[in-house]
Amino acid sequence: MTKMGKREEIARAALDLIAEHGFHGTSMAMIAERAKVGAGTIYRYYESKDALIEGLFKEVELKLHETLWNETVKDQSVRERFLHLGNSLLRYLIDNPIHFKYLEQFFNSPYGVEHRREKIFGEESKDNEILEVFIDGVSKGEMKDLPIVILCAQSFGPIMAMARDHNLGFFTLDDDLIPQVIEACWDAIKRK
Amino acid sequence: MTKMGKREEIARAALDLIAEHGFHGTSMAMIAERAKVGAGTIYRYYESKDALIEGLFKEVELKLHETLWNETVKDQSVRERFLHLGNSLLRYLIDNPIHFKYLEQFFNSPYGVEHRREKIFGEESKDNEILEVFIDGVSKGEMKDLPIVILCAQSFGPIMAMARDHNLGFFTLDDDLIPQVIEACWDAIKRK
Amino acid sequence: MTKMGKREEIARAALDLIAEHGFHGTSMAMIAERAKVGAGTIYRYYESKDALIEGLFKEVELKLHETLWNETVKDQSVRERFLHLGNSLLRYLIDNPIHFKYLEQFFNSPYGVEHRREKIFGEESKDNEILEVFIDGVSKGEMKDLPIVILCAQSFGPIMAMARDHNLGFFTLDDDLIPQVIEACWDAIKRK
Amino acid sequence: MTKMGKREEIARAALDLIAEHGFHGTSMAMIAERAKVGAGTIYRYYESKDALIEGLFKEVELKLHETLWNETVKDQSVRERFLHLGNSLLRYLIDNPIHFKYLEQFFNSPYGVEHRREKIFGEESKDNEILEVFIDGVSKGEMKDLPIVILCAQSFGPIMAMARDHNLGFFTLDDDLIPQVIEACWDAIKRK
DNA sequence: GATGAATGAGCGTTCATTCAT
DNA sequence: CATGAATGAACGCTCATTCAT
Repeated sequence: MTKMGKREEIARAALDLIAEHGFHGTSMAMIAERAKVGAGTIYRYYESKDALIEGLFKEVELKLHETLWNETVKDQSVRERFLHLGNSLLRYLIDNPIHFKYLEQFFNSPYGVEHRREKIFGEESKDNEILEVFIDGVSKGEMKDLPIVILCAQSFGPIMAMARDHNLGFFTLDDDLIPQVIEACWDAIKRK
Repeated sequence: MTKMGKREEIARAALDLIAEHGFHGTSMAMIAERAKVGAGTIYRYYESKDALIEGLFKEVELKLHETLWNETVKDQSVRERFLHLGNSLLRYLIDNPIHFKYLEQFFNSPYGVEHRREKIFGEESKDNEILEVFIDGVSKGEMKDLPIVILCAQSFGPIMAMARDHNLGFFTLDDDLIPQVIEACWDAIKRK
Repeated sequence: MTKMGKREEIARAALDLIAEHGFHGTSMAMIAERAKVGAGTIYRYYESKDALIEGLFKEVELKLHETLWNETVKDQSVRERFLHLGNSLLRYLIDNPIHFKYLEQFFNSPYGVEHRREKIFGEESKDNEILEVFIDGVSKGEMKDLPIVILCAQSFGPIMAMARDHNLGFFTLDDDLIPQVIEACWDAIKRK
Repeated sequence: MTKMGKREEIARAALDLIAEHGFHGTSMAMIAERAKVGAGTIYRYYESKDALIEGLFKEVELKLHETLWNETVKDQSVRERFLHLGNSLLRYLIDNPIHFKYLEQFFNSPYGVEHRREKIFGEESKDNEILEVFIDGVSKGEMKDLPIVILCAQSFGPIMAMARDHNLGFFTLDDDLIPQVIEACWDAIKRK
């Protein structure tokens, strides 16, 4: 068993439980018990349940970020870079169903909406490597001439939808299908 | 002010509040207050909060169903039928943001997951007019040779995503953009 | 089916339901439904749930009274009269389990306590035929020289206890046993 | 004022209130207020209202058990042992009126009925010292040849009835009367 | 720092009673 | 007379948060 600090124990326990039971189905007491800490201890590391939820998101987001970043091949064509990105993302989501469930919960809540609003309208753009692909794609005329945000929805919408349905067992995405569905995402946004 | 029965008052109040605050953020007391009825009155019309949630879904689903059905043009090509469907759906979702928010909440909850599971694995297929387009599309070789459920995710995933972002004000889908984005959905699933 | 007035329908429905579910387990709505009347109708005949409970007791008490009175043989010895009384009472309680259950509920509630208090300390003694046996028994020296109320407890206590246990199926009182157990009650109070 | 833990405060408050108002007349809020604890605190010690009711019974039963056991004289005659038992029980019930009221409520409820059913039909017989007297009494021919359960009803029925009436103030059982009424109980079940 | 007992506002739900029809 | 829809106070219970140890 890996040695962990209390903060990590709490984060892992919360992530697992929230993925399984949702935000509202997971009480602080459940988290404390699973993390084998006292109920009050959680509040040393997270100011409130809300802060915990937001903190967990940041951790998951960071991990996802690293995955996508590492696997993105910077010098290839827009198409190649998009396909890499899509494949990596979809694989990550079905290989890490707990993170996926968490992200789903998060984006489908007031927390997530606010987060995205800031991402879109705020100055900082940490997702450079993702946005860059779309900016490049549009400016080089390889993607449809639509607002970036729409192109994101067109390509990440189905990826999230498919990851969800795969995780629910509605179908199975295997090594054959994954490239095909990502190719379809590309078809949706590429200039004809 | 339109004259309404108590049931309609309750349904509207619940729909509005749930759209705004989610299932867990909406208490029966809030609904009663908004609908200007006693707390107990809700239980004359809906057996429980769960029954209310499912009942509201049925009402919204029915309304959506009628909208799509009415506008579907049965004798046209697969492509035309798909575009009609997509356009109607997207327009409905952005014209009825409360219904859309409700559907989003519903599908992102155990209720919705179970509902979809039954739709997919169950015998009955009430959504004929929708499924038929995909079945036709695949069998006539006009859509990609992928499982129907994947094709649905590929086309409805982005529609939901875009409706959400439009309603959140992240961008604005107007009469120019709507046909373009639906065309993009078609590009994702059409056989090349 | 016997033709009944609404009052009788309500009384019978309430009696059955209370015997089965207790005072607190029986709602006015249940009674109304069983009696096939509107909920408000009950209040034409009984001022409140409390009044209904007390009214039902009076009806049951009256019926029991008639049974005991009819079968009591006035001119026999104290012992004969007591045995008649005990046998009749025990038989009534096991032949009319619903009435028995109702009486049990009633006496084990604030209503019943107040009722008994009035019976004991009040002027009126409607139960003459019962009390008389004890008064006679004591004055003629055929019963132990104990307060009447104690003699009642000594003889009715076990009768109620046995009727209860018989109705619960803990044992079965048949034509053989009944005279024996009533004889035992007599043994408890008779002068040796 | 005696220093008490919260659990004891809650138990005492609940016992007092239930004795006075019955199970249904006593709300968790009333118990919390009387015990001077928060409403939620009760649930640290008792899982639910039902568990509280059963837990209190176990505590009362245990105390009663110890009292009866301690005073039972093992090597004496059946008659002596029965009289000891009856006297001890009756004295306990009138010395601890709250416990008595609680027991009465308990046995006159589904909890109590189920409890007795298990006692009677179940294998385990924890009440050895009581049952043994009756088993001995019957096998040695000193008690009437009736089912044990009936003999129990014959002797405990009047004891409960008299304790109740004493506690209600209908008469007063003093040191003179108690042995007499217990002797009367013995008369009811002894072989002539 | 770490604990977990204690809190109490708030939850979903019930039901005796009222009153417009 | 009879109805049953409407009420709202009260119920048992939960849980995010606090704080004495």
